[in-house]
This record gives sequence, structure tokens and C-alpha cells, in this order.
Amino acid sequence: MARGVNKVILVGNVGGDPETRYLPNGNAVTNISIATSDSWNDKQTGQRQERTEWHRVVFFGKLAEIAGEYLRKGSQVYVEGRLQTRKWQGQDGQDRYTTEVIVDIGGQMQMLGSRNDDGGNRPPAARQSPPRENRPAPAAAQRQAPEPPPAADYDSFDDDIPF
Amino acid sequence: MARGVNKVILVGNVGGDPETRYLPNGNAVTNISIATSDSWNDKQTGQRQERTEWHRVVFFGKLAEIAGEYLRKGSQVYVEGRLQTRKWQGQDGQDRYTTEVIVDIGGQMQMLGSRNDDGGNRPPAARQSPPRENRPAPAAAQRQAPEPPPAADYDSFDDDIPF
Amino acid sequence: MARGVNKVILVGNVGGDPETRYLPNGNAVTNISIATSDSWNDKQTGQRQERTEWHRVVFFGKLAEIAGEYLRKGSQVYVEGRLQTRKWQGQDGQDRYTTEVIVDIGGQMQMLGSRNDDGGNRPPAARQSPPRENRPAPAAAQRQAPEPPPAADYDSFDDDIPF
Amino acid sequence: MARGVNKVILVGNVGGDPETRYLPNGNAVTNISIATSDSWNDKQTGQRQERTEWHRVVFFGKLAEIAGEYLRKGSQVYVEGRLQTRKWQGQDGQDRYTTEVIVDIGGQMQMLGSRNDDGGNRPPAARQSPPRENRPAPAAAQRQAPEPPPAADYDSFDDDIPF
DNA sequence: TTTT
DNA sequence: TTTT
Repeated sequence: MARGVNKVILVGNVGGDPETRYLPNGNAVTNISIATSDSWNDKQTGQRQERTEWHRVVFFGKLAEIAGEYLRKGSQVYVEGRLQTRKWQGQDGQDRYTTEVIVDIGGQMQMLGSRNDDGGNRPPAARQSPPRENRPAPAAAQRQAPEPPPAADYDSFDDDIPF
Repeated sequence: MARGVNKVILVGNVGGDPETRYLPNGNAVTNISIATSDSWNDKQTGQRQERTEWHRVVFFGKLAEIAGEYLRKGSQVYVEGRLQTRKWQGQDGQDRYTTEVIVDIGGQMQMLGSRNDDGGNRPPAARQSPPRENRPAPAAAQRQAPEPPPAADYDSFDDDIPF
Repeated sequence: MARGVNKVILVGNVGGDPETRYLPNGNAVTNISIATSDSWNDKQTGQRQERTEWHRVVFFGKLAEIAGEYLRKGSQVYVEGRLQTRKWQGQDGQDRYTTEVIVDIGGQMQMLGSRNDDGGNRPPAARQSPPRENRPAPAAAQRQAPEPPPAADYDSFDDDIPF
Repeated sequence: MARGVNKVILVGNVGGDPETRYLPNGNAVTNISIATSDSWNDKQTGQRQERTEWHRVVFFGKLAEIAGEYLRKGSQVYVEGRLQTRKWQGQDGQDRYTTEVIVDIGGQMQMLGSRNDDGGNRPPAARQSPPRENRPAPAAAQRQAPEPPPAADYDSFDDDIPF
């Protein structure tokens, strides 16, 4: 049940290969970044402008497995989820907030394009899953290396909990 | 034009009266927070659980004026916009990121409920607009005083720019 | 699973009390009509124009029970579902098509407004459910009596079938 | 302005080449059909089931031109519009109703896939537009040739009118 | 900070 | 048939 609606719909391209890890209870969690872009003509200069927005997307459960196996850097994807902001501690002890798009039960994921538009006939990733301890900074953040948020601690993840 | 889709749909309650300010070019910008909540039965304890998510929403242009005039603390509202993350500098010189839901051309706002469900026959705010120089820290930040993001510097706001 | 996205989001007012019936397997099906309206200034005449669109909405399962109990004529409601067109035979033997918004698993329903905005403190409908054998012609058909579509034959409705 | 929300989001494949015609005032109108499909495992038989839903989509204005030039049979597309049901007279003088997804100002269209996934390097259609008098029955309807709805008479189409 |  |  819900009082209210909290819905995000994205169509964009995946910024890097998905990162999948597994919770103690066996549930999969997959992280990706999705880029969406707008372009428009600047009224002043008359030049074509473009802006790219990066979205952190976190899949849970069955969709986490599918996303981890089939999405690749460059994949075009439709995603439907909900906004969630979590708090984490920076190395300086200060609170930081990161907003993510959560895709679980009630969400949706659709690969777009009739084939792998970015990688030809490369097979999907083998379905095995060594939990990566050191998650690299996301592609969007690599310019000047701001401190990345840690992977969320979803150890208490449970089918009861709707996230 | 856009390559990609970046869409957010929220139905929730406004956490406080709207904050409206005016850009040098006369365009209005209105900030509100919207709460959406989920509830579910915890499988372990069997107890009813609830989680509230808060969303920063920024209106531009005509919708900023309407939101500023008609929305009030407690109002139920439908909002359609897009995600945007902006960077700002904390007092410690570190980069911070804040994600907001931008509602402008291409977005939508609908007040819900047939009457003012929160304030009876209280009239809408008088339509005048002293630009508030010192924007108070947003309510969400007051519990334990994390550093709030500054109001965005949208001085260059222009109809050309799609935000 | 799905290849493709088929999503409808409506916020509007219910045109009449819900009609609930029960399938042989005990599942509920509830029909309502929802009105959405647009208004605009006609450029020619300068007059205010308005257009109302009516949507047939069919709820299944748990949401059918909730809709049948709590929605009333005039209720404001948020609905999320998918489009489905079904064929039926007119009395003249000709094929007719009716498009409906199906709300089931994967859909959502939210009553809007903080109280019963239409009926004060009228209690929700008693939760009992005599299957109505003779479903009256829908209200929309009464003006000049076009032939209404029959209630869909969902006897084969089953949790397996995603509608 | 609008009281209410009337929104449709589709991701699917185009059933045939677009049909573009021009109104007396020079505005373009383009018709396509979009297929979306669901699949699921039948609980009884255990077999994989699939159902395809066809949607009539009508573009107006600038998007009508873009759709007419770039979409082709088989194209995968994202469409955002609103539901509209129009009445027309069958040859037997009876009223018929057809529900369409209208995409105009306030709507959106996105071609999906990085290239023409269906036609290789075929160039976009030449931008000329002989109004086709005899619109063929839509692909979805060709099985047993039901009477198709006529193209809507949108001669009064005007920028004032939000359809 | 909202709301039920 | 709703609602503002």
C-alpha cells in the first residue's frame, strides 16, 4: 500500500557495465548509471546546447539479475522506479545525501533496440557473481574524483521491505 | 528536443509553505518539499512499517507563480517534472550534490482535493513578491542542522534554457 | 515479463458509483468511468473552451475490492494501468471495439483528497457482494442510447493471466 | 490548463509505415499503430503465453512531421500522449467509438535504438506529402477486415485547440 | 517538514 | 456520468 505516488521513468544509455553484488540472504543488487540528455538552441548565441543528466539506478531482486546479465556500457534502456535519498558519512564525518532511482517489485526494466546496439554479438555476462569489494567511482564522477557514496548497506534487505 | 526521457511523477503532501523568489529577468522560481509515503507489514515483527520520502521540487516560470500562490503546507499535489542534480560547495570546500525535481515547460502541476483540504477558506497568498534575499535554511535541515544546499543560482535563467 | 511498455496514468473524477462483480473463481472486477478535462482559450472567439474525456477503467483483484468499497461518484482518484482493447459483437452482428484502462497487479490506485470530498461522512460501502446479474447500461450510453459494450467475459480470469 | 491528468506512455514497435496528411492550415497529422506485448507462463498448461496490444497513435504538429519522416514499419519508439475517444458513423449509420493516443504539444516521441534497427541504412522518407485519400485498413485489423474508422476530421485544427 |  |  502507499499513500502517494513516487515514480521515475527514464530512457537513456548506461554509462558503464553494471555492478552486481549479493546480499547475505542471496538477493541480488545491481547498480548502473543512466545518462539522459536534452538539447536546445541557445537564444543568445544561437548555438546548439546540450546537457546530460546522470542518474544512479539500483535494481533489486529478479530485475537486478537481469540487469546485471544483459545490460552493458552503452545499452539503451527503459527504467521505471522510485526516488529514494539515503544518507551516508563522508570521510570527514559530514553527512552526505545521495538520491537514487530504486527499481524493484513495482518497477520495470526494458532493454531497447533490437540487438546489442553497442557490442554486436557479445554474449551476456556469465551468471556468476563475485561480490566486488571495491566499487570504482562511477563514470560520471571521474572528472575530478569527488568522494563517491558507498554502496548502500542493504543487508537487512527482505522481501517484506519494499525497496 | 531530447535524446532520452527523464520524467518524475509525484503525488504527495507539501511539507511547508512554498518559497518563491524572482530572478533578475523577472521569472519566478518556487521551491517546495513533497512527502510521499509507503507502508507495509514487516514480515519479521508483523508490525506495520512506514517510510516517508522527501522530494525537493523546483518550479519555474508560470507554474512557479501558481505554485507559490496556491500551494500551502499540507496541500496534496500532483507534480510532473524531471530529475536534475546540481553541485554546490560546502563550507568545507567539498563538493556536494543535490537532486531536485524540476518542473517547468513540459512539466505539470495539479492541486488535488476539491477544496483547500488543509486550511479551510484561507485565501491564496497575496500576489506580490519581495525577492527574499536571505533564504532561510529549509525545514528539512533543522533537526540536526546538516549543511543545506544553497538556493541554486539561476540568474542566467532564460526561456532558452530548458530548466 | 513484457516486451514493451503500456502505461496509462489518470487523475480525475469518478462519474458514478463503482460496479463490482465477482468471477466464478471469486476474484472481484470493478468498473468505473473517470473524467479528465482540459480547458483553454479559443484563439478565434477568445472564449474559454473545455473538453472532458471519459475513460473506462476496470480493476481486478485486490484493487477491485478497494475501488468498489471506497470510490464513489465524484471521488477524485489517481489510477495507473494499461490500455486494452477488446472486441465484442453488436446486436447487428458487427464487430465493435472498446478500449479500457486495466488496473491489476502492476497498476496502482490512490484516492485523493484528505476526506470524502463528495459525500461528507458517508461510510464506505458495506463489504458484501451480491453478483449483479443484470448490469445496467452504463450512464454514458443513456443520452441517445448507443449500444453499450457488454461487460467483458472474464470468467477465465486467473492469476496466471496478467489482466 | 487542465483539471486532471490524462497520460499514456508506450514503448513498442510500429506496425506499418506512418501515414501523414496535411490539414488545410498546413499542419501535419501522422497516424501509426504501435504494438506492445506481454508474455507470461500459463499456470494451467505451463506454456508460455503472449498477448499483443495494438495502439492507434496520432501525432500533430512538429512531431507529426518528425514521425512521418523517421519512423518506419518495425521502428521501436517511445511515445507519450493522452487518450482521446472520438465518435464516427459506420456505413450502417450506427455510432462507433475509437480510442486513440494523441501526441501533440505536451507529448513526446523518441526513436529508440542507435540506428535504424529495421531497415539498415535506408534514408528517411522524402519530405513531401501527397494526402492519401484512401487510408488502408490498419495492419492490426487486416485479419478479417472489420470496418476501419475514418481518419478524423481535424480541419478545424488550430494551435488554440489542445489536441 | 506532509499526510492517513 | 465527474469536477472547477
